[in-house]
Amino acid sequence: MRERGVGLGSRDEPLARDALRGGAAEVAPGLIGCRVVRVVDGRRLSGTIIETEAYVGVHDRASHAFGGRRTARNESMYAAAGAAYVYFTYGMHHCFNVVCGEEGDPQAVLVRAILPQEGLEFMRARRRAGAADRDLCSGPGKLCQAMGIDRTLNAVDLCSDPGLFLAAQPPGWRAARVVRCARIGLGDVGGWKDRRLRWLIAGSPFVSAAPRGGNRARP
DNA sequence: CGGCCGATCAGCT
DNA sequence: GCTGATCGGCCGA
Repeated sequence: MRERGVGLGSRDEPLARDALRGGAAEVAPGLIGCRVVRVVDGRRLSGTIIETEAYVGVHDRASHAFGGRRTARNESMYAAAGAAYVYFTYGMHHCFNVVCGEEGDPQAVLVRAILPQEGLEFMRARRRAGAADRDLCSGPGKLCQAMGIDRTLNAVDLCSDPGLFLAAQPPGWRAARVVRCARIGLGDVGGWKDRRLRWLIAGSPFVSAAPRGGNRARP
């Protein structure tokens, strides 16, 4: 895939809301190849989404909304498609999700890794000193740290917020091969751990972890 | 109110 | 591969 952007930022229309409707299992693979754009402190940070995970609703035992659980923390999961769900975990990390169900149906896509494209120097400053470029955004906590995403952005509308939004690729961008595999970091909860609800770009060294069985791009 | 634990990361063996 | 860091949210008493 192309790693040096050509004309990135020349046109920055946020993704249409319709692109984010339809449920997590449908939207998650579709988000691969889209860009995340963050504007903070007068700076632009952006990158292409290369790894996602779907949390598919109240029946998903691995979801924060399992069984219809609805609290102040996960309230934005119940918003209409296009909302951001940003939460804090492990006492130190944030995670960024794209809400993609109808209002009241808590489905969301966790953005697990992006290919950094704009604002690398500012990402390096936010991340641990000495981190390699491939480690700037290769995980849900890492990309939030690199892009300055925290709970103040919870529930913002990703189709209209000037500080955080999603955008399509410039014309001419070529899609890379996408592979589907099991989700990561979940407890052993009734088979949901092994459902193949994670998507990533094959062969990319910028993803958080290779799937079981390897991550080689095939022709 | 107390205790447990997490959609993680980094550093070490 | 294993483990400590670090703390808000959640649930049960």
